[in-house]
Amino acid sequence: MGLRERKKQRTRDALIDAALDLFLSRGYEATTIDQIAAEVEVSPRTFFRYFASKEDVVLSLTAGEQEILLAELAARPETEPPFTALCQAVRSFLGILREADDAAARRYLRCRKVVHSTPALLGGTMRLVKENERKLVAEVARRLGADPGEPLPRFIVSVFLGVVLACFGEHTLDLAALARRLEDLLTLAERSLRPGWDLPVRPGAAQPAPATS
Amino acid sequence: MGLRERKKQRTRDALIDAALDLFLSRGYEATTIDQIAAEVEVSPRTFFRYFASKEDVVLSLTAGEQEILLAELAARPETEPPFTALCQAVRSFLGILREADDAAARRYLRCRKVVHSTPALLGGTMRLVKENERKLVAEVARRLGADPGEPLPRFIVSVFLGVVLACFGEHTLDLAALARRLEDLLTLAERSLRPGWDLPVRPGAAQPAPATS
DNA sequence: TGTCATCTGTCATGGGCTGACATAAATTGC
DNA sequence: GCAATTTATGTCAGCCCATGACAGATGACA
Repeated sequence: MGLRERKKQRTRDALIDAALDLFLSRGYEATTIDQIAAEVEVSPRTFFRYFASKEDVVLSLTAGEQEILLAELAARPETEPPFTALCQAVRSFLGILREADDAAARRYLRCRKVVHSTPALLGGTMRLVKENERKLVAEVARRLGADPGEPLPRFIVSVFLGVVLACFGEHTLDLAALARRLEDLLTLAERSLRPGWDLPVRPGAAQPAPATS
Repeated sequence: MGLRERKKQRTRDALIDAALDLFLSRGYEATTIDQIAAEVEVSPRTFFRYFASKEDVVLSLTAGEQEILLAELAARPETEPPFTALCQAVRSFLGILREADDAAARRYLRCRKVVHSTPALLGGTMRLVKENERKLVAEVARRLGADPGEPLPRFIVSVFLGVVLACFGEHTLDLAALARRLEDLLTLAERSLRPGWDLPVRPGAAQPAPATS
């Protein structure tokens, strides 16, 4: 990797860290782009060459998170029931976070703290989640051999996201507490739902033919 | 009601209708406050005396919607299981919409169309829903005689909101199609969940003592 | 080293949003 | 009715976010 690439990455990380610092100390709205740029000693214009908007500094992390979840779901075996696969995918995500670089994990938690304490950012996060939801529904539908417009795939993803957001929407200080709360709610979900609820009603269609597209 | 009040209400409605017109024809981002204000023949400054922000024109309707849902839930009998009460509350909401003034119903549907086609507004809407979610959880917890922090009330509301958003997040042209889709998903939910899943695990605590506070 | 691509800073602009102040209108009390 | 008070509106000025255009600086590569 060339010098240019490394410099860019350093500037980007510096902007994120400076922004998170300011957001946490003065608040999101009270922080201006000029202040963030001054902290990193770049021009305000440069800020917008790294991030599309002020909220994008924080949301870019969430977007990456959503991509990982989708990738982990795609990596689950085809034979796994959809809801189980979703649960395993989010567990994998937490595992990745646990094994990640300390600075990255710290950034993630601080980012979540800012999001949680700023209504505007919460809205932006939900927008990203909603966009990813469509992809999750599509993947679940594919696994079920169903159409993405049908109620079942949508319902499965709804229940899953409901549980996940119920955890991630909390003030969470550390990953361990987050994981514990997640397991609590997933256990509750499994206790509450009938066995086989996330499989097609017809047992004959339980072996979905992989789409050739 | 005095003349002043009536004039205010007329200006407010005119601003909403003009904004929706422009948002639907030119798009949300492409529409400026100046254009909306010019359409109603008021100064741009006056716009902000009626609405806190550009998105607030649309979101104020959603906020009212959330309040109605909460009120309808509070009006359900205490003996009803929580999830049933939530389902009945959203059915009541649709009923209110059906019986409402034509202009109001038209505004609601056009508003939803704009929200659905504008990511930024979708985020704002989700923010409002999230804020209302806390109140719903609190009410469900009260009915269960549980603490709002416990997993069960949260899970119940999650499943409910998941279903509702799965419906309201669709392109819906008319109220009938919306109601049909809602019933589809609620039926699916009831088929998927174990009987009594939304009641406390201890049968002895099934008769929650109404909080005296 | 010299050329090229890319990054960065400066400047200018538009649009969202807010505060301050003056004007016009409606409401209230006489 | 008429004055006094309250409230809505318009005008002006300004901050901040965001974007386009252009020029200068810096790393990449032959």
